[in-house]
Amino acid sequence: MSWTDERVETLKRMWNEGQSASQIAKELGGVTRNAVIGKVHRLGLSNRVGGKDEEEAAPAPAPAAAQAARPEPAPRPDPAPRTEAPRPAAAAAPQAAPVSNVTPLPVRKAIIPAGQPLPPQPSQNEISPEALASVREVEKRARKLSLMELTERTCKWPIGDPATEDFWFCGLPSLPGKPYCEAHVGVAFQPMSARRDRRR
DNA sequence: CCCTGATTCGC
DNA sequence: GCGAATCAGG
Repeated sequence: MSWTDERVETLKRMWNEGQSASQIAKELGGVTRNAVIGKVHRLGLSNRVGGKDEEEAAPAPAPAAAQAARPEPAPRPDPAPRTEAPRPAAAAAPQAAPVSNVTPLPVRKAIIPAGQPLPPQPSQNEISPEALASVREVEKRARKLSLMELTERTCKWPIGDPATEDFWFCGLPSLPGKPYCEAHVGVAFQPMSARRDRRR
């Protein structure tokens, strides 16, 4: 693969968006992150974009507005994480355990996640009680990663309400080849017959 | 261990 | 110019 104008453009765009070299490499394909980094340097956009003045000791008068280019980590948008997840499950509804964890949760926006109609809610059908308990336990220890902190080795199970600040991804080590950690794989991929009527 | 960018240097 | 190997860190 060579650095065609198009590929270079993608490289610049992603780099300026704050994407990591490895992510860019994956996106482009045919190159390693080293190649990306090398190219980045050759292009002279090593450091964050803007590249204008680089005051270190002098904060400078800073007209403020001038520093509009401060992308850093993208906020919350970006509903298209090509990470591809089978059934992200709207969210872990049955997680508001009144046990200890007494999170204030003042934000109870009635806003509906702009994502999707969210109808295919796997809901808490008859998931193995053990698995469910395990999930609750795991979610207490979730690493609470943001969308961009996810990698191919982190659990991408969403926790919380996407419409509020109380939203993050599990982030625990995912099973090899799976998008979720052991506990979440358990509730995400059900054999289809694993639910032997719990009778209730 | 996973990841990040930075640098070097043979090609 | 390119990028693997390596370095230096988190």
